[in-house]
This record gives sequence, structure tokens and C-alpha cells, in this order.
Amino acid sequence: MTASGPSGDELVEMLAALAHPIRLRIVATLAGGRDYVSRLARELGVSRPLLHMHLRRLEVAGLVVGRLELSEDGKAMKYYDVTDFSLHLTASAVAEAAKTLTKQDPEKGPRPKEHT
Amino acid sequence: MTASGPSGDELVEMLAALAHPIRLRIVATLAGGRDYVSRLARELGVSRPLLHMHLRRLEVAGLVVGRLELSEDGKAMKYYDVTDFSLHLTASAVAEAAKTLTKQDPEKGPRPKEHT
DNA sequence: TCTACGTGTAAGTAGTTTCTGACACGTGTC
DNA sequence: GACACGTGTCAGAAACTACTTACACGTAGA
Repeated sequence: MTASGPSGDELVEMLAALAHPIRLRIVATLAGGRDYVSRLARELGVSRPLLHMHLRRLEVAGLVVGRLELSEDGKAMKYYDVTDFSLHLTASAVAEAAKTLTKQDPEKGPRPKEHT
Repeated sequence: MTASGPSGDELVEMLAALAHPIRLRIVATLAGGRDYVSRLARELGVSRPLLHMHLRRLEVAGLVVGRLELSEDGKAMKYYDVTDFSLHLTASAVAEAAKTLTKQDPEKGPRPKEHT
């Protein structure tokens, strides 16, 4: 209970967010310091619309946060930071999270857990 | 840090394998005891071809292992078990893993198109 | 005004993943 | 033989993701 992580749906969301080379690289880069979108795009060698999509995916999953700031020369810059996430993935942790999955639950019984 | 986990590519593979409600449920069910394909399919309410595909994905990622056994009445049953995986996901762990990513690495050196 | 830099989004395409519905094989039993 | 149960795979549809191109807006400076 104290080690209760995210819900099943949230866990799927976080895992899916991290399960992509570019997004892994985004998190890795931001772990070394915050950055704004255009610069991050240049560093990673991806287009800004593409990076924008990946950042949104990461932000929805709660792994990064973005904040709009004004630079000294009046430009609106969107700075991103990694959040302080920590996930410990084991079979039992997964089993715990899976209890709260809401997506496509086939009408099986309450808990058909018999086994020989 | 001697807690060197999987390589970047392996990590992406494992995360992608877990980032699906059905596969999360497969791992959760197997965590409660090993099972064979047909029965697992019945318990989870998915078709066998579908389950077969998901199991393969999990096995490739190293999260489950399957073993063909002969039942007493001569049937070939494929039993699956969860492996003893343990992943600790934090921003710095991700940063560490991202160093070894081989997929689509843009050349980070010179700026490609920095026209003055 | 035009350029350079920042933001964001919409539309279309290419590619992958997911899923179903066949089909193949095997055994043991009625 | 027909049936019930186990294994596996192939082909195609549907859904989703990733990505590009092109556009919109903003300010500052020559």
C-alpha cells in the first residue's frame, strides 16, 4: 500500500510514453538540464512539430512539465523539465497495477484465480 | 552506479512490451502462477492467436518464458512463466540507458543547417 | 518591410500494431 | 470416423502512431 504506484491505466500511459527512442532521449536530455522546445529539437535532430508531439505525450504521462516563459528579448519560450518520477517494475508490482486496469476488461468473473 | 540495467534498446523493448493492457494482464496473471496458452486465453478472454502474439512480444522482451511440456494424456502444452525482472525507472536511469540507444541516432556533432 | 527567432496546430501520408477468422498439425476418447 | 482438446501460423482489416510539410501567430532588429 505504501508502495502503491500509479493505477494500471496510468502505468500503461507512462510505459508507452517511455517506450520510444526519441522520448527516451528527450527525458535523458532534460535530465541534464531544462531546455526549450526549439533548442531541444536542434539538439536531438528532430523537427519541432514532431518534438512537440512527443513532449505532449510525455507531459500527459506526467514525466515532464512545460512552462512558458518570456526571455529578455521578449520571446515566448517554452521550457521543459523532467518530473521526479520513480517506477519500480517487477512482476508483483505489475500484478498490483493490473488490478486497476479499466481498459477493455472482458466480462470475466470477479477474480477467477484458481490454479492447480 | 553499478545498477546498470538493460541497454537502451532493450529498455525500449521491455517498456513497449509492458505498455499494453492485455500484456500487463498476462504478466499479472502469470505472476500468480504459471499457465498454458489455451487456459490463459480463456481466463483473459482473448483469442489464442492474439494471446500468442502478445506472449511472443513478452518473451522477446525477456519478461516471460515458455516451455513446451507433455501432459499425462499426451497433449503438448506450452507453459509460460514470468521471469524475475526488476526495473527501476527514474530520470537518471533513463539518461543512463539512453546513452546506449542505437536506433535512429541523429548525428549530434555539427549543426546541420545553421545558416547565418 | 523583410529576416530571424520563438510559439503552436492542421492535414495528409507512411508505417506499425492490434485483432479476427480461417487454416494447419498433434493426441486421446466415444 | 467425428469430436474435444492442445499446439501453431497465415492473410487481411482496422486502428493507431509517427512523421513531414505547410501554415498560423508573436517580438526584435536591420
